[in-house]
Amino acid sequence: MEQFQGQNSTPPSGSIDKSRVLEIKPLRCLVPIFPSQPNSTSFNTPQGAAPFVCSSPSGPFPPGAAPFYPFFGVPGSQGPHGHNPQTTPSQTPPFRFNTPVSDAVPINSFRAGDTTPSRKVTRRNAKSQPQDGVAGEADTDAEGVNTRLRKKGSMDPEVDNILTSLNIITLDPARQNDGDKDSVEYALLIFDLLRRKIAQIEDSKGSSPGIIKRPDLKAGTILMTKNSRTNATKRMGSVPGVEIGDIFFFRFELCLVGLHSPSMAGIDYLRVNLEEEPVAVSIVSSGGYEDDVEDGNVLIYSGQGGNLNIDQKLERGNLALKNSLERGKEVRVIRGVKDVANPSGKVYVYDGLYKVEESWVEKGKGGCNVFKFKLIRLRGQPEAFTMWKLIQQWKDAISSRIGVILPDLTSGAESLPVSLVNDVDSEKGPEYFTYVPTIKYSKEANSTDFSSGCACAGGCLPGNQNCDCIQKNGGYLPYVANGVVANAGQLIYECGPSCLCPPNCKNRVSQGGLKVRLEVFRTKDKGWGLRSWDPIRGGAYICEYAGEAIDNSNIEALDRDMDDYLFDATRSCPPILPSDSSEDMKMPFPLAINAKNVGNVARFMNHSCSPNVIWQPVLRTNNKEPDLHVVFHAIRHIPPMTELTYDYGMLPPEKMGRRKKLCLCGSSKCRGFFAI
DNA sequence: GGAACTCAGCAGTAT
DNA sequence: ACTGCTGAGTTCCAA
Repeated sequence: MEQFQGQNSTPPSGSIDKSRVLEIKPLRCLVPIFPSQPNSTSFNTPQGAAPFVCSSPSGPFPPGAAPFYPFFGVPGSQGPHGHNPQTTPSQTPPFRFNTPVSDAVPINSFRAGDTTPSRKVTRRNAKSQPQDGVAGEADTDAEGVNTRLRKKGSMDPEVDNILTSLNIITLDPARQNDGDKDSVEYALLIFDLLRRKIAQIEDSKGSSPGIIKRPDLKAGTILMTKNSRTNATKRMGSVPGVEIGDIFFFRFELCLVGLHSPSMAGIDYLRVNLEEEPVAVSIVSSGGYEDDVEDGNVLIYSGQGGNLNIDQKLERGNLALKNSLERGKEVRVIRGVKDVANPSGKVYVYDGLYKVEESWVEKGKGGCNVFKFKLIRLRGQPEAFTMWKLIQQWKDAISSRIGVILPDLTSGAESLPVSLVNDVDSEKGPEYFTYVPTIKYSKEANSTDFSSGCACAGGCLPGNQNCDCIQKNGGYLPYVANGVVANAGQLIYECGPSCLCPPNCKNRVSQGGLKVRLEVFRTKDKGWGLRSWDPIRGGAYICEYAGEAIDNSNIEALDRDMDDYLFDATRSCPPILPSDSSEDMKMPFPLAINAKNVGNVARFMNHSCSPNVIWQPVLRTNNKEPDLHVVFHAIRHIPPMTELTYDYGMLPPEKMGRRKKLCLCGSSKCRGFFAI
């Protein structure tokens, strides 16, 4: 399938992808300067006479030189709609590049049903060709029937068991059609839990070459048939319960929360009534952002359909976007950006509402017509995509981050730096402590796990039932792709020093150090807190709780100063799913960690009654010493710069006593206090 | 190590 | 019936 991927972009002001632009317009050109500003000297040559100036097509432009179509607007009289709201007469470029008029074609002349051969015909022709064959079509039909049958249930007993254990709720019809924060959170949570469990089962069946597993599609289909979706009524404008800046890792997630319905197509549209043609409601731009110097409030979007050899047509999504332009309707924009943690994957950022400002037609790589739409972000919306660009600048040069106290408070102890930032008050930093990346056992704990470990020399493979470590985890590898934990809140048996598998074994996720770029920052009212510059997948490993392991029985005797930095693993916290009735987490031996004097980033994570992080115990196979760790995983996808919080939990009433603290989390589900 | 290629996949729309 | 800015796996190529 030949798409026009990557052609949508924020118009760059620095570099530009030459291969994509050269055939449309010269990349750099000599723009004559007219003496519009007699005193202007900045672009003069040493000799004083500067008949020409070198300028990138996207600027910046010296005084008197003009940006040129198509990068900054269709020349007024050539525009499809006769006027350009952004270009008033006084702003009209004083000079227009001598563009062949034929390039600025009125978009209406591309209406479907014109002279160009229809794609439908083309496809039928292709089907009738020998290589596709009649037998192939019959197989497809049979497969199609199977697919429809499969929709009735998962057709996999193990997946059915999961469905039972997850106790998926079919949302009431009102919330299926019009959601809220809770229904959106629920739909996303249940999708990801189901997806991860299906992935775990599929992985355990081993891989057969050529067969591509799509746990995302399986989970999505199940939830669609069970009506565990929300905002199913298509609408224009914002979607209840979905906030600007929310992130997604699968297209199906956009569908389940009503942000963007099609599972693949980039343009979603809606026919308000039968008399009117449809208008666009949302678009997904999967362009990536190589040339990101621009402010991020502009998007040049390529239309759908067509390919290297076939013109795009003004129908479906393309027509809807043109209608949105003409009627001044707002369009939701979801931007796809490369996932730093998984370069082959994408993160989708909901970037709020835009308006289509203009449209035109360009020749694509193969010389065929491609529609282009310029969208401008509505003002007054919270930052989203622009924040991502800002963070990239911080990564390139930490000095550009305002309020940095220390570029790396770990002094190199972690694989990634952790910056210390205060842009709120004059506090110079937290009390002194020694940074260690992992837990320190000072004396023998009552470890009961002295097994010798697995013998998987090439790394533990999901499906290998002879692997001791997989057996300890109930026959499954506890992690799925991207180091995401399959089950939240259970004891994980990781490979350890006694195992023969290499350090990159898939069952050593918590041993690879930090994977996301973290920042300790000054909160407004809770002292110091922790957040990430990178997006975090639901279930992804964040960090462990480092500090000095202490005997749980001595906790009550500890100095009260320790309280703020104490992790007591006997605390219980509510399950992620309200419907989850599984028993309390099993700890191999009692454990508490004191991070007052010695610790890592985890000591800065605050409590919340609506947390986005959960802890779980990890026992590494080690026949010499206790090797129990407390690690943190994301409960759901966490956008950059969102404070990371976990539920400190509760103690039995008789133990709460002095270890009860007033809660400041501000969540609607706040219990009022928590245990320390 | 990453870009290019390959292919099964499914919801929604149009017919 | 038909479409598409998927997503994961494989292959290939430039270092």
